[in-house]
Amino acid sequence: MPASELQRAELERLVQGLNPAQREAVEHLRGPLLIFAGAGSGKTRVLTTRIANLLAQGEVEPYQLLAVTFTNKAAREMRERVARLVSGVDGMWVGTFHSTAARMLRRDAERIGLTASFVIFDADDQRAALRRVLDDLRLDPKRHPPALFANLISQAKNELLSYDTIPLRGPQDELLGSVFRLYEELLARSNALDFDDLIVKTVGLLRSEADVLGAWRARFQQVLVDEYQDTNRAQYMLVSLLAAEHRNLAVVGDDDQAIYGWRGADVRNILDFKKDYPDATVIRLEQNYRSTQAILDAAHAVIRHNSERADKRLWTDRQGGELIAVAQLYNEVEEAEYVADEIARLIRSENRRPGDCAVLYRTNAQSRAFEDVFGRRRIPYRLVGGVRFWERREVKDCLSYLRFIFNPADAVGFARIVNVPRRKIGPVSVEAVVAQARAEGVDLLSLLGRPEGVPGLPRAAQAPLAVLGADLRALRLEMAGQTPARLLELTVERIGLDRAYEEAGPQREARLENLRELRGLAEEYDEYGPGEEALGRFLSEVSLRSDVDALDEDEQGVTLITLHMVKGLEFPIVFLVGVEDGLVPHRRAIEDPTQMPEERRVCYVGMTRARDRLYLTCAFRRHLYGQSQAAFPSRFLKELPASLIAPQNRGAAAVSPPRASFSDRLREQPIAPAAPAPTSSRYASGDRVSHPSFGSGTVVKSTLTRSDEELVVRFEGAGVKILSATLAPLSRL
DNA sequence: TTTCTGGGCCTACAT
DNA sequence: GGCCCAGAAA
Repeated sequence: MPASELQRAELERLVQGLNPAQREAVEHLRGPLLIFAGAGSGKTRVLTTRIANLLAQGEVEPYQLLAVTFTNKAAREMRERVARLVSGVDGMWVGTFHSTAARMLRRDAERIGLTASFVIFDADDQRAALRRVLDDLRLDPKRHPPALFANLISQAKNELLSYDTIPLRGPQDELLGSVFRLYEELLARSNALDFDDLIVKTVGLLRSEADVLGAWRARFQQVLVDEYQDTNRAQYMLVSLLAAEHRNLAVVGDDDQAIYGWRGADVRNILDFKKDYPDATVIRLEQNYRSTQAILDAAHAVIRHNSERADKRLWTDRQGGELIAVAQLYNEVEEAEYVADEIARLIRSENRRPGDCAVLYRTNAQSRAFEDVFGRRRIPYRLVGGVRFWERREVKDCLSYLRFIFNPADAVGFARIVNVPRRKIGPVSVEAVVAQARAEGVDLLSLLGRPEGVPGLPRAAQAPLAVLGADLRALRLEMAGQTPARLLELTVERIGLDRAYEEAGPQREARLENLRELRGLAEEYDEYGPGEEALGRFLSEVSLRSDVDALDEDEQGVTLITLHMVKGLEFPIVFLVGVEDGLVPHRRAIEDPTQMPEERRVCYVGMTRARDRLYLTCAFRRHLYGQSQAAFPSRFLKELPASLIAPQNRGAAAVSPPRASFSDRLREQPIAPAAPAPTSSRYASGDRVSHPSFGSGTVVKSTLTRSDEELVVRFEGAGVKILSATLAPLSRL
């Protein structure tokens, strides 16, 4: 049987195995389609089978198909799974919103006043650019933090607003307007775009150039958008523009998993789809193939309190299974110890592997305790996010050099590389060079060839600048004839980046290792051959790569990941940690209750990642911002029916003597700490104390903090503990 | 003018 | 616990 026959049979088999709702989605060929796909409802299977079916039916050619996702990982997976079912899918466009837009933009950059060699500014570059702007405006960065403007500008762009179209409601907005305008001018001079621009400029391109829009519309006969609930206004517009004519638009999403409101995503895009396309077919996938009924019931108990949601409820035929384990531990270290104990136990007695387990937390900072404890206990783990590979200094330095070689107009990039390694060139020199380049209207590279012609440039900076200029020009000449990997190598050698890290002490090895890894990644672009195009591709894909993209399924180890990045993944065993008021829900949502529904969804997303077992943990004290504070179980925990919670409350005994049932005790805990700030110490070192769980001990140290008195106590039986004098059940001996 | 160092300050989630 | 900035030293 030829390969295509085999594939056809496989496709047929897949379609047969679908439930009725799934099959209806797969067999829908034309016209608008909205699929509400609940967590674990087989969404990816439906999407890939549907694409394969469209191709197999001869409905479209692969190149006429556009599928948009939010992560490269999802895109890669979709492409691979379709390729297994039909052959010749190379021309199909499957990518993230940002990479798809970047691809369209590079093709017609000059139509909207850009060149194809534009660079993409990441969050760091963006902040650096804003700092420059604020400096030019003589604004105090203390009173006007760059991050705030970055946020406001990003929000405006997400809604397709520009500095001249943002609504003015007060003097604050006028200030924003000027910062915004100068920021845009700086980016334009630098031939750079920020993340949001990729979408905004593409929308602008399609709106202003009718022939470009017409060509894309004619090409993409079928458009498919995943995670539609996470689209913002600009992304919505991009999709609408492309699909308006043929209306073969299929969107998939779940309003209960909308957790990106803070970056401009608007759930209404999915909730109002039927208004945009009244003839749309709406399909709900409510059968869950992932979790046990107990897990689904628990997740539903949390999400059901949201009022504005499309009514639906997941069900499964997986009855039985474990109840939800809820545990309150003393602090974040013991929380990690508890998780480690449980993982060790599951490996020992249930034949689980570390790779079956995941620890989900709200903030990256929470990973630390787990890294420490797992490291000590030799439990293998893989950390997703945190100090990201792409944000490591050596990686950024190296890429910044390549970016500047690629685009010598980039003043922000120039400022970044000019003194790495140390060249005794400071901000004053940089300012002089950038100002002169702007005045003469030449790029920075040509100016470096004649530093004596730059007014105001300190004498000491002239020679090193000339050397740097010669190196960069030499490297730029190599650009046409070398692959990205080779150019990277030449750059590291010529600039001496590896030598710069030689004295870097204990981090040296890690840094050099990261450089080697970066080189390995660059090698993936060897297939495009030498030249500018391959380099451009490497640089833009590298800046659009996300942390989950690097997540290797085969790699073994407990996954440590934030609740946001875990969306779309699943694990047999899930530990959702730090389920406390202040983390889940986050402090900001407690201050601003309009954000509460999204917090519920964050929690819901976390819970529904679990296949077989779900643990929810919280701590009694938590170390945050360098100081230890009282913590309180999340209000969401109190919404779980007691019948779903396992009667086990290990670890909780360390906090207070067991009474009644665990959920009863949760209900008794106050929501907010109300302890008055102590003015004088109640204990001194040497005091003898007794604790119901730890026994008797001696106070080693007493420290007054802002809201509490923190005690270090050495217990004879339980070792050294840090306790709160106002909260711990201590008595003097 | 640049580099170094100590102290104040904040600190989600991320393409 | 890390980042940014002010002030001192080179």
